Amino acid sequence: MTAARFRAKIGRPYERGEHVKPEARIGEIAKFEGKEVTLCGWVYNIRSSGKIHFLLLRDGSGVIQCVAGAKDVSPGTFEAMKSLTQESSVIVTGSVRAEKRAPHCGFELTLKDVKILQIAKDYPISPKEHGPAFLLDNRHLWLRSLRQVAIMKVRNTIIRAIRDFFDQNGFLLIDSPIFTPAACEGTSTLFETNYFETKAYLTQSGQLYNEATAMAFGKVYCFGPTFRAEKSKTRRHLTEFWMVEPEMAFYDLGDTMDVCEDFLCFVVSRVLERNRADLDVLERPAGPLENVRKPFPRITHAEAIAVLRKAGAEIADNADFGGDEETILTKQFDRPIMVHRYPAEVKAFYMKGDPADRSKALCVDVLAPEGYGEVIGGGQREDDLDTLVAAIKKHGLPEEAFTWYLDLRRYGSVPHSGFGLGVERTVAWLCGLHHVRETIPFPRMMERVTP
RNA sequence: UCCCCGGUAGCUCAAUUGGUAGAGCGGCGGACUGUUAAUCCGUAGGUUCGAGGUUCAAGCCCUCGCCGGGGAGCCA
Repeated sequence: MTAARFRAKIGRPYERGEHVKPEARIGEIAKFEGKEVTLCGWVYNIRSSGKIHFLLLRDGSGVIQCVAGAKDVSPGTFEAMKSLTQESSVIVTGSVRAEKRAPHCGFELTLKDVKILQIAKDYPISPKEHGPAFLLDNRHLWLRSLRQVAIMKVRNTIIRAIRDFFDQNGFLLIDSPIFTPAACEGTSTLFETNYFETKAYLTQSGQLYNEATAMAFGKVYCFGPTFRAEKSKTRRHLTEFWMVEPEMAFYDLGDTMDVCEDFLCFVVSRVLERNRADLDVLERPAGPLENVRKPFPRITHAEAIAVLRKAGAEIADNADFGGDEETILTKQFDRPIMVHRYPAEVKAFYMKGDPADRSKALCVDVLAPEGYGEVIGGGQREDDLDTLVAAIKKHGLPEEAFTWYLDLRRYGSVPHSGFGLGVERTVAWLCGLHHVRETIPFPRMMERVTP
């Protein structure tokens, strides 16, 4: 449309530089019942019966139906509204009233005026169905949809709850570096970067650094992005994801399991408290989340193997669990389960051996229910210098890269433990999502780094 | 890295055993005073992922490649 034609169609054109601050947000529209308000937002959908327009407006906090009869607004504005399209940006003024017939929020706005900021031409995401590839290509726009907004709100609550939990329990936030000189664990593949004349790698865990800061401050946690270059293509994997990792000096495995339990209960209850409406949008039943209460079942790896065999799975005594095994296992319980004391051979070099059985590691995985799998991995760290040196050699790792880490065992070594929680897997679980790619604003996967 | 599935209009998909490429939605034009993914009428829109091959004839069959999805391993 030409500018001249656009102006001709509009009753009251929006003048550049004319600033209108929103008086209200849709999410709190109930406070304005009976009053006239100005709302700023985007057209979610528009329907018309010729002499009456129904405009669904969204502003990120909610959606409200706005109604304009032919006599409610000026003839020019009424005519201009016919040009509105999905995602056009508008500033509307009208009076708020409760309306049972209105979808979404139970209130409706009788319009008095509409200012059009910009007409969106051919918005690619229609209200109909789309495939995942198309939606991911349009992630920058997909984020506007009600579902995606609801997920991001739950994510926000989870992140806030994580920080509040540790803050309220005497932990110090002390972040670990993103650039690291070498493998933390030696198992995962790392992203390599040019670091001036040498190489550096993107971190796959802040844990080793946490062990240093725990010796300085007692109880610490780091919270930031983590990178794994593994060529994983599953619903549980991203190459860039967020992880929170607490580390506690003088805590043993049992103490750490207590923290896991309290921590998860805190996060889940916070979401239930603040995001009921978002869970409804996502059609996520709250029932299974309300079951997330202490105590969580604690079973050893050996007991888990027995449970799996009883359920018909074929699995070796010293095997780690795959996705299928995790699903079988978690479906036996109505809340997260803590599986501890895995065979030492399948775990990282820094895991402390169980004094009662050296072939077992003092570690714990927390498996979310409903088949969501491992959301937490953690355990007690080896605190004896000689044992740790031997473990590094046994895993074929370069000892010289760990001199600083070994210093922690030379100068006042103490029992200590910690764990890591994957934010995206937690969001997927609490939101009841099929895939973690919807849980982060711009997902990074093996075959995708755009937008 | 391995296994499976797929790529047709802007999107979601259809197209009989190889025989004239279609629908819904979205777009555009029009009608309609309570719509609920509104409805109704009209209309435009295609290098069927790419290259090669078989055939009178290929969206369909064959080969190679590219891209995507799901899963395995590994992991949070």
